[in-house]
Amino acid sequence: MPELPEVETVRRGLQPALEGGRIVSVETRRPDLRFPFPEGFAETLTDRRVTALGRRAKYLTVHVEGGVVLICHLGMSGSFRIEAAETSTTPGIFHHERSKLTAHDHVVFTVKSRAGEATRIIFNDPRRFGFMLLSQEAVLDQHPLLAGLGIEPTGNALSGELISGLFRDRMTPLKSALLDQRLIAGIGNIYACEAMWWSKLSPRRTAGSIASGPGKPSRRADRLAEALRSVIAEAIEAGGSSLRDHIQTDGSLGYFQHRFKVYDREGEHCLRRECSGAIARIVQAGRSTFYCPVCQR
DNA sequence: ACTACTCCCTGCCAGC
DNA sequence: TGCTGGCAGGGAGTAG
Repeated sequence: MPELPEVETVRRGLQPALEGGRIVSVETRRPDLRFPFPEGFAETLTDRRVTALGRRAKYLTVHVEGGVVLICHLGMSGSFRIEAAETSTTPGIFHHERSKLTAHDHVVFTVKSRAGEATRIIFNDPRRFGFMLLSQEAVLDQHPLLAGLGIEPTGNALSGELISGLFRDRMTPLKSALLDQRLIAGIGNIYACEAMWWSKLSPRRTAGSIASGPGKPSRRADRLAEALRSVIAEAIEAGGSSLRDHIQTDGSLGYFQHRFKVYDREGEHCLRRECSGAIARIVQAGRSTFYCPVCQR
């Protein structure tokens, strides 16, 4: 469940249990996810207070005492759930009572919250494309996985002019450029498709073709910037998108999937007023792209 | 510096 | 019923 809006939703969902709390124990139930857990992973985090929860693109950052930062990525199928650490003596406090761990529950954090409640925060990831690494606060931006990331699509800084500069002369398809985390960071397959629909741009045109010429602003880049910002903002507002089996996770209470204009709508009619098109599915860079060939040009 | 492609892993589902 | 191929919200690594 991992594009920017879903990760942001996870961050907000974890905040009450985690921020200001103390990590009492960390249990890794296998030696690796996508990458091996770093040396001393559990020891480094144990008995430290969590000072803040952050996010950069699709990365979640857990900042703890002593300048240590836990970098988490959910991959394709990663999720967190929050449970009571013990059978609750005051019923009704926790949404989830303590459950049996399953095969894909890979990491269990026990946290004593600021309010004194003990919770278990469990990371589950069937496909294990997710990972957890450690870094230091002072050099977080220089971490190899974060250093090359592009601009966040969440603020006014993402302008048409900026996109123009980023995309100029690129021969890769627009869709591929949107998925390139070094240019704009946090966009994934769903929101790339959705933003291109909103801005009426074909995923097949080259990225460079929406850039401005010398001295001229680009209407297309302006439209794309506006679409990206609004679709991301609205998805965050909606708590992200919940797909397939990711319903019961705390980060997937979202309902933005009901507002998809093109994603997973192959063969259905285009939802733009007065457009007679049907949504097509093509494969670009090994992933599905959904778009309307009639109104997206 | 770009661009394109393979691979990592498990689960689910449509189609035979 | 049971198998098979295709597909899934990502991105690191490699080779041109």
